[in-house]
Amino acid sequence: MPELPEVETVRRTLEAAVRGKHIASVRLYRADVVRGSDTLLAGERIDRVERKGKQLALISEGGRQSGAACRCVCVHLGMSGSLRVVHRSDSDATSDKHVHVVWELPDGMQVLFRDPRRFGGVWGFADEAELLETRWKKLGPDALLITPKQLHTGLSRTKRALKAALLDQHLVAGLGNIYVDELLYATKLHPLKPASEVARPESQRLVRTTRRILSRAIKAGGSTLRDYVDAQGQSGGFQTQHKVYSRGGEPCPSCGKPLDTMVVAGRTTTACDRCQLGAILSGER
DNA sequence: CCTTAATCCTGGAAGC
DNA sequence: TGCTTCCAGGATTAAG
Repeated sequence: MPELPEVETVRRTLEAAVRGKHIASVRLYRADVVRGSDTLLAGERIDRVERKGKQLALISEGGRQSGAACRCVCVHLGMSGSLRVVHRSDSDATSDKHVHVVWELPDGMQVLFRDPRRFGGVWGFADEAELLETRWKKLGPDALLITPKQLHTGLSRTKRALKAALLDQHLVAGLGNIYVDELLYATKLHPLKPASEVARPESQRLVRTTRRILSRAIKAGGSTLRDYVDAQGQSGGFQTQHKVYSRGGEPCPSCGKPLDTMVVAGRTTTACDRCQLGAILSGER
């Protein structure tokens, strides 16, 4: 479900609600969604909530403490995950079989990790440094921070389809099926164009357009297709601004030709083969 | 290297 | 109404 704009929206709404609060206890309803330390910040104060790509981290700077402490929890929402801040009086955490982890905050507030499909997960680390040196080290630069040079270098090293490369979190972190289709349409680049044939000015355009689209999506609170909500339970509004995602067969907003649907990198892909086809040809010689 | 398919799961929507 | 089939925002793995 959640790509960078949705995860950033969760980060902001979550941080606003939990920053500076102590975690009294942690309840684990499904231990198999947790990897690494299962202490999960118990007894710690949440100082910051960080994001890289589609992943979040709840971080306690911590004071002096024993070496076994867990001061950093990484959360990946996968397809159907959510992090919500609720009051225990109106939460059904114990009866909802999809709530897997509950962090108890002061005054009856709780943070719930809910994930019906369980493609997401929770990872406990000693501290932020350990997360950065291990799990997050494998991620490419964040999609909002990557430079044209970094992107161009990454793309130039692979012959895969451009869309497949942009979906690869090792190359650039944060893009998923929705925003890649929107990005490629906005830049008039075809999803099947070989990544290594993307020219420097096109990389520049990709970076500029990525920042523009993701920023607008964040401003709208992300895209809600079915069940995405932020930490306060609010839906996003950017889905009404999608130009191509999930619009196969509808007329291209630019030229009117019906949008084409295909499968690229195993994902349903929508593009305008008139507006975006030229980009394949221009790069091929 | 590269791509594709299968896999992890649940639930909503569409088809009959 | 009910049953079946397909599909989904992600990411890894095995197979070809």
